[in-house]
Amino acid sequence: MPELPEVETTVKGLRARVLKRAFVDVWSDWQKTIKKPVAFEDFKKELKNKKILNISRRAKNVIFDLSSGYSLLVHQKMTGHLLVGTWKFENGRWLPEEKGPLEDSYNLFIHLVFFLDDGNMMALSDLRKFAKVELWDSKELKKELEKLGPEPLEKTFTFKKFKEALKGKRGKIKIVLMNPEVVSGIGNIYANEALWMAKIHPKKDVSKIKESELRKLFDAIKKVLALGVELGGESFSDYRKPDGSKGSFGTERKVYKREKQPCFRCKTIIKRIHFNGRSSFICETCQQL
DNA sequence: TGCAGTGTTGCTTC
DNA sequence: CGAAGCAACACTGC
Repeated sequence: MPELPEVETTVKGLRARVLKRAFVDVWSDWQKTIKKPVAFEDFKKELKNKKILNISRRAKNVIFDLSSGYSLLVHQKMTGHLLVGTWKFENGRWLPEEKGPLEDSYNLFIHLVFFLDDGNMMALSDLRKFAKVELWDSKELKKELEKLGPEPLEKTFTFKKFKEALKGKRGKIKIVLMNPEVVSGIGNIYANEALWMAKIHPKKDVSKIKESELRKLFDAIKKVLALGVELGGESFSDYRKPDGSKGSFGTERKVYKREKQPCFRCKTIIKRIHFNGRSSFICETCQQL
């Protein structure tokens, strides 16, 4: 799914619905999603009757701390999203029991279902099946997550911290920004948006960016991610909130997926370029190399 | 029909 | 050895 704002939106929605609940059972028709422990029966056994004590986000990971001292980690990757509701299994797939946003076609790729002790279900819908689920010893997971870059929306993420994160990094700024070991949570949408906002070309070499531009980029990252969280993320594709509804960041998107449309600042036609295996969207007037 | 795709890792190549 | 490029994962929608 998704990037920091989408994962944060998911976590908020889950807190309201599944915090303090316990797992009753687990179902899956694509057990490859569960990487740890590999054996599905072991995974099931470890979860059964365990209560969800806390739900948090670190980078693009959703983390459920359980009463057993273990933590369930869900990384939704490209198309995964967690939903809460009730479904019935019919003709080989899960159909929502109620009318409403859960009926959205993107919500029907359910390959993993957690049954909860209040009768609700938490489901992982994942069209491309790239998502991963892992069960960790909570302390070990904490240690593992320290390898990731700083959280850009934390108060402790200062301009100084940002510069430290970039220190010694070489190459194109967009690739560096999207590296999870440099800064957490920035993916293709928000990297494009932040670079446009700061008027920096995505291919600009990190070493060639001036202090003043870096400052603008820092501000832009904070601003665009905070706005994304406020608006519940971006749902132009398959990302949905846990209730199945769409986020509304789309109304604020300035460059991503706006190829051939005019720049909101200067009317230059937005161009799509390709590198690092991804699309970048730029205004060649505002963002120069 | 063919290709792009909100992510990450790991292999290959230079 | 480091950096850059690319495939892999898997499948739908445009």
